[in-house]
Amino acid sequence: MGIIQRKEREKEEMRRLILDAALRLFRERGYDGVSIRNIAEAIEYSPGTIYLYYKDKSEIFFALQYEAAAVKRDHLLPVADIADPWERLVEFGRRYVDFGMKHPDLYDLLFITRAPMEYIENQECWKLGMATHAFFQETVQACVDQRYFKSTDTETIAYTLWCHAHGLVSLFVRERMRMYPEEQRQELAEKSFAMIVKMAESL
Amino acid sequence: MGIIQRKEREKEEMRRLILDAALRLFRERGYDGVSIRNIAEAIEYSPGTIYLYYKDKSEIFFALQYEAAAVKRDHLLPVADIADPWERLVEFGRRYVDFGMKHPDLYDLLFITRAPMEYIENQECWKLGMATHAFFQETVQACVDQRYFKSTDTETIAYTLWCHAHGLVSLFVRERMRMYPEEQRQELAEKSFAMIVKMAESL
DNA sequence: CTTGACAAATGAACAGTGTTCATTATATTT
DNA sequence: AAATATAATGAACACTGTTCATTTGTCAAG
Repeated sequence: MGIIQRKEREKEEMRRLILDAALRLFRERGYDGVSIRNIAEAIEYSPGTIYLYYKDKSEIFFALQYEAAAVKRDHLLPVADIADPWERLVEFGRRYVDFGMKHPDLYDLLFITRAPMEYIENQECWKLGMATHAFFQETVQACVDQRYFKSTDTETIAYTLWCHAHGLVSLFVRERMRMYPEEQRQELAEKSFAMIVKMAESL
Repeated sequence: MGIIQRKEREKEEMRRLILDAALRLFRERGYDGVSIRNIAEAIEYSPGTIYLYYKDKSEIFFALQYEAAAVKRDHLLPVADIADPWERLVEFGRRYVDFGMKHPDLYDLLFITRAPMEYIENQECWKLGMATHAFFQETVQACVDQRYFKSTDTETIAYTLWCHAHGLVSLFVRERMRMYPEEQRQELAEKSFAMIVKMAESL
């Protein structure tokens, strides 16, 4: 009785089709710039069909946000193998920024977009993000434990470093760096990352 | 011939009426959550009337963004009187963050919202923002000149500090601090500001 | 094979959106 | 008071997210 399995597979393929089209369109025109009809047209189905696979537009958003969180986790994963906590922390930061620069649309989805946040705590995506954040805090804690910093306020250190990284990426993603010539932006971001690392060394 | 003056005044009053209503509604429900019909209803006029005073919805947005930039400038203005560049810089940062915390909706308008950015360079608001940014960079330059930092890379220093401040405020404004208990967020932000100041001292 | 049952896809319909414009109402000038 | 100029209207257009009765397609049983 492989029929229900095939049906399940087809259902999954359809969801994939919708998500791929939605992500591509969201990338190009933003969440509000894309209509269900646009997505339907892109996959050559009628608008009503979308609603057989996702209960509304925000659920498509949440599905994409979850995938973004997974991409981010995979991007950060190799860091876990680094034994030295300070090196691990620096590499975590580098990869965090790198993820944001390489996938501005996904970063936006995760950390900037105002989409229905009300019940985000209940989403799978939130748990994934919390796990990553916990890993980050543990790394900072390990640095504190091994006296890499003068300060012992793990939470504030972690938060301060996050603020810088998020500020760096989000100014870039939301195009608030227009006062700097375009070819200079990437370099400035790298210099700033190096600087915050230096600053953290004497923390 | 006071009639045309009165007409001009009435026109100005009408624009004020629209902006006040729009800001209140944007605050409550965000740019996309508010329709022209909502604004019209709020001021008890028909939708078409709005278009006699603003050519489209984005122009209302730009007008509000300009006002936000003016509020921000006024909030930062007292800083200019501080003679010592380091003290001036710290106070600038404190007030920048304070502005963001006190006026999250205006901060959002200025530094986060994705509204039609295409021609923002031509807007009055942009010039205002550029002037403030220039003042900030000059203050950092003054610190560099007086050997407050070991580093002499003014641009990177200014940008790094801005990244932290923007990250701090925007994580707050876009509700990405839910992993911290609400009553702790304000305190954490203050601690982080103090920490970046300490870090900057040994820059 | 045909029939009946179930699932999938449709597209018209509803209430909303930004925006335009011919029409109506008001105010000013002659 | 009549003519003119300005201001406000609200219906109309093409769009939006979403629902649902209807049609189409698939598959097992007779």
